[in-house]
Amino acid sequence: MPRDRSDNSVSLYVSGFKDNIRPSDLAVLFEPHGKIADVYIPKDYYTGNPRGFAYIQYHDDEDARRVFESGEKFTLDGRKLDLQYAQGRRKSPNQMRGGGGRGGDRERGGGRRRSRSPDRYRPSSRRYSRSRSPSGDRRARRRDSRSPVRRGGRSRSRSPPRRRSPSPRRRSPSPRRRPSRSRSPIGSRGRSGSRDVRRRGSISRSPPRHDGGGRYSATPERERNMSTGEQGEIMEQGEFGGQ
DNA sequence: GTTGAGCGTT
Repeated sequence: MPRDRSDNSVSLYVSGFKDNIRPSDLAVLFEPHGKIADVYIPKDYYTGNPRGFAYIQYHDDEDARRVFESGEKFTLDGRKLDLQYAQGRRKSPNQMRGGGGRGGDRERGGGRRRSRSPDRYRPSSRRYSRSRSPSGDRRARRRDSRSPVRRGGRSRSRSPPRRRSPSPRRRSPSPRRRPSRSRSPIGSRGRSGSRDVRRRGSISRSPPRHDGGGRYSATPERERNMSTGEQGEIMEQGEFGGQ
């Protein structure tokens, strides 16, 4: 949401690192220089392969400028990182779909924007507050109160290729009552969707793993675990059943 | 607090 044209959001474009690098590594490198607001490593939406560059977003633009003007060369994994200013602003998925980016030629056609990112990294509040309904009138809410976009059911065409785990874990013998997520759009479409929806020629590539993209959130308490050599996963896949 | 599919290498 471009609130202002004077977007001073000075992001640092970093490239030159290996593909197996992590945003946390970059964050560690740039953190001492200033407060890191966010570190993002774009990956292919469909293939999920890292594209080889990253964006360092400082909390203050001055920090970014200082780092850049300082001319310091950062080295990660024995490779020089090419520091640079971010040229354009963030590219929204819509932009790419419309052919705004280089990935625009991927697919074309009307796409619907998702309200929420399914793979968005949740810092800590992983559980959703269910007490939203004042006095248990959650059942009183009819589905007709839903957004009218539900018509057609073709909107999932633009949905990211999310794939379930290759090995479906068997159902637990003692199914603990899990917090039913009201009605998730996923479950709804899986049941109500046509069966021949799976067109095998279209999606052949490996779906992205939705590990949160390549985003690093400043959580100093968690990164201390990565010092033991074992690659500390800052983000834990805290899906309910993993599914 | 914003999105995450933001410039890729001779």
